[in-house]
Amino acid sequence: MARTSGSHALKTGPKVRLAALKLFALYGYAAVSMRQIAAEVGVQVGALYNYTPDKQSLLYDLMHTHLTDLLQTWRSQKTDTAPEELVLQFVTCHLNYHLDKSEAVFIAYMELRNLSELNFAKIETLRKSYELELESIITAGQRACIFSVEDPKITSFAILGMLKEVGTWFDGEGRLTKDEIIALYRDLVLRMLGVPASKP
Amino acid sequence: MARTSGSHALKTGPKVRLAALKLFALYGYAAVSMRQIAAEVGVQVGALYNYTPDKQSLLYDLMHTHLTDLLQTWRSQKTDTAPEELVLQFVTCHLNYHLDKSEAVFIAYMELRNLSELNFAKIETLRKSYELELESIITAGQRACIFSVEDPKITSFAILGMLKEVGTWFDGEGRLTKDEIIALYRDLVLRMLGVPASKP
DNA sequence: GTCTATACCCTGATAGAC
DNA sequence: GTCTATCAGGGTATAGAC
Repeated sequence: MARTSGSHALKTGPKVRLAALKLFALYGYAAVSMRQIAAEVGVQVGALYNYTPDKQSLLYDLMHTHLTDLLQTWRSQKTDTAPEELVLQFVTCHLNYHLDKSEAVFIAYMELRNLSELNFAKIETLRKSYELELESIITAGQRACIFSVEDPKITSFAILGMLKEVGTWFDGEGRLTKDEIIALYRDLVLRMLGVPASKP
Repeated sequence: MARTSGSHALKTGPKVRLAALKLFALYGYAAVSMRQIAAEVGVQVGALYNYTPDKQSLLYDLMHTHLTDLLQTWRSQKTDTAPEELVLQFVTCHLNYHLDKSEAVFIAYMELRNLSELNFAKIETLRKSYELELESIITAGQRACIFSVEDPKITSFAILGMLKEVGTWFDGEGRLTKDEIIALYRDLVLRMLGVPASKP
């Protein structure tokens, strides 16, 4: 009988990250102790320090992994197409990622102020380059007269803020499926960009 | 010489709340100690407990005060007018409040999970009645065929999420003034609601 | 109302046995 | 790699003097 089923197949290293991910998302970085993480993993406190030099690095690792994963996911999915289609690709990719990996996403939004100064700077760089992905689509569409927005930067912030909110209430058990929600938001984004509604 | 200038005129009670407001907003509830709050106020730790039974009540007081103040502000400002105008009143009132009282607003969004179960339930009730204010405007406008939205509830969440985001980057020193930002968001909200742009 | 002193528990992190 | 034991410090909250 192979012993590869469930989380028991995981070695301690990944289990530490998973436990921290779960607990930080639930209670917040500052409210979670290394002892709690150890208990969740099923080891004693001292053993954690074989896998992370300290608690701060654990937080940084989670946020860094999330952001590079998000960026890489988008950059590998986007195609060379017109801004109108590209922005819809972005919304779909962004929401799929956010709804599937809600814990990592939540931590990345909530725990920025608990990063050390140095770690914060690195994370901010990644975050801004993701923001820029959307903003440059909007600017390109604006130049091509496909979009009609008053302020591309504010519109980009507004769209990202709107999309971020979804993670705070979606739990997969509500009135709407993930795909229905994505369809609604795709429509809202086109409206914000001043794209006339297409009649079927 | 009257000794009523600056914050020195404040009695200790309000100073405790102000210190907690500032520190919770900066570092987060869980990361702030009662000793830090006492130092900010300029008293010793024990003195704080003349003004709050415990740290949890301090957090609850701040959030409760904020939400009742927000609700009361809106309900006293709104007029009996058409949905199209009413929703613009809501956006203006909401953004003015959020940009003026950014610390209390930030705490109310960030520290929900640090409330006790009982306190959380009370705060959630207040928060939902505020959300309902916007949702009912949208529903009314939809029935009157002034708005054209696919899903009033999602649209309401999307608008509140978009507006919430402003507080995370606005600091009064950027490229745009508060009134310019409000104007941009009023326009975005009308677009999301399917109101045709009015030509001047 | 504020102070000092203190009770009691938990914190992150380390050392050394196994 | 994990355990147990331990360190130094800080956490909330209280008691009693002034």
